[in-house]
Amino acid sequence: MSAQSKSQQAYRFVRERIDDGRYVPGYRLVLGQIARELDVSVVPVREAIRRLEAEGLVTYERNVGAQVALVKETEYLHTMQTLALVEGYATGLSAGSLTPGHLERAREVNERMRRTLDDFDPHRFTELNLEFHSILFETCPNPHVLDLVHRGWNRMRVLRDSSFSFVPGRARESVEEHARIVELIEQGADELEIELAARRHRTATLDAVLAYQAQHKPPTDAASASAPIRPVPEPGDDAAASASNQEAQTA
Amino acid sequence: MSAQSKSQQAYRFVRERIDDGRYVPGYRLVLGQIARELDVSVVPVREAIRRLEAEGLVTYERNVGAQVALVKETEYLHTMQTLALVEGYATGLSAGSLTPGHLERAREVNERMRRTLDDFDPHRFTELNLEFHSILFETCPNPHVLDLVHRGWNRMRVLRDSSFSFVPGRARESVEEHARIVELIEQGADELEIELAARRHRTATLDAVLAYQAQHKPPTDAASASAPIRPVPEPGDDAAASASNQEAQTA
DNA sequence: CGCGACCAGATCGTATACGATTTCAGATAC
DNA sequence: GTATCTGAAATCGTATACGATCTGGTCGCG
Repeated sequence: MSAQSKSQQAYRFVRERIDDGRYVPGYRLVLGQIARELDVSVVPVREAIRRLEAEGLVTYERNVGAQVALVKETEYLHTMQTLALVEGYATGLSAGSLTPGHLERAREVNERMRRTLDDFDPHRFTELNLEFHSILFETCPNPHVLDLVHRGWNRMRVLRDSSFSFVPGRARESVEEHARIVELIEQGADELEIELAARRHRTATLDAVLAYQAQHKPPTDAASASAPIRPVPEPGDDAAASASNQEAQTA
Repeated sequence: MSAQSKSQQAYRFVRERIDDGRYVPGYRLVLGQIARELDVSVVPVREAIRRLEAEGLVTYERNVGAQVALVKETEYLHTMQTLALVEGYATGLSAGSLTPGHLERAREVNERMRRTLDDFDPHRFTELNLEFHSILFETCPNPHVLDLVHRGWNRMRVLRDSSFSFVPGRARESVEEHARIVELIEQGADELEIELAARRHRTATLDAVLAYQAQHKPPTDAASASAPIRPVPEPGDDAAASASNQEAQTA
């Protein structure tokens, strides 16, 4: 019957809601409640939540429960920075194996992006942006790196529907930089050069966002945006995957 | 009573065994059996296994079970390459915030490594190597990147007790490169320069291993040498976390 | 002798049940 | 009015139970 297990069902169910924003950061995920909605027992739901935890989409506290991961202001920065790193590298690694056909498609997508500039739709633009970059990094031969890129994108999706909605001029610049990157690849530029170009492209978006934010809410003090819920940076002792790696690190 | 939950107990139990090699790649992980050994029920064990799966340490097949992840030859290459990327970056990011004290400690550890060269102990050397690099990247302000570095190291630990046991001359070179990196940092070199130096350092180890292997089993055929680097991007079908990200990628 | 049906044991997937822990409202003392 | 205590409700953690699925081997048939 069910081609997929109930834990997978639960995973998708929750994941979907996090992705499209129905479950906002901080939203409390109650096992029993989700289980009832799906008409399954709590056991598979637990498993799904744990998986989401390992992916960093939700945080978990023993005997307390799970909630959609909150993002501190710095979280956005760090995710974006990491994405710049891995996506840049993936693009560099892919460059060699891209066919003229790939580049053609990339150009075509970028053109579509350019055309949306006048009648700007942030969501649409972000979609095309992903499509563009996907063409350039999907042939990356290192599956680990590729996986990290995907995770980065997914994480970004949760953080902001679109960075571009926040920074007016950035979209146009972005399109120009895209063109430049495609050109570099076409010329058979050095892998490292391509990598760094792709990295800077993303870093530039990040900088633009930060600059824009700084400019548009400087009157309040620095602590302003910090308070959603959790003030104390609790030592992630036992819970998530991230912490688990520390353990073995004692030397 | 128990300061930690049983799933965590189970997680550590299995993790430990994978790390130290008692569970070799391919080893079959049977829920019931592990549960009996720990004197708990299967439920927490399941959770632990799923977590290990999300970390890529075990593979799982529905209705069949889990086994310690097998490593194809290319797996080593990809992991090492990824580690080179993130560790290099982390080192670059940390450089700015390292105190003279840090550098002093790094030098001291490197000296210890140098002294072990005569009476070479691969395991010990690898330990010191981790300690050395840890000093240089632990102050990395981006927790995501730092986490990736830790994961990379942990993964390496599973793949090879030590790369150095395979390549005679490499250890000595490694020590020299360490000295060079510390020097760069001390001189306040550019972040990017430091990053790339650290990256090359690791890439060099990788190359050395590959060259050594190629040289020591070349009689087979030409394919052996080229095999490591293969573009064929196998479609990561369904199983693990990696796949989970693809789904949302449709576009 | 080879091949496919069939059966039994092993193992997984999930439901249900219940004790343990946390949270929070309301009462009480100061 | 504020702080602290208390108990019930909510929720989590795990054990147990049982049906579903897979695996491996045996038997019968061609």
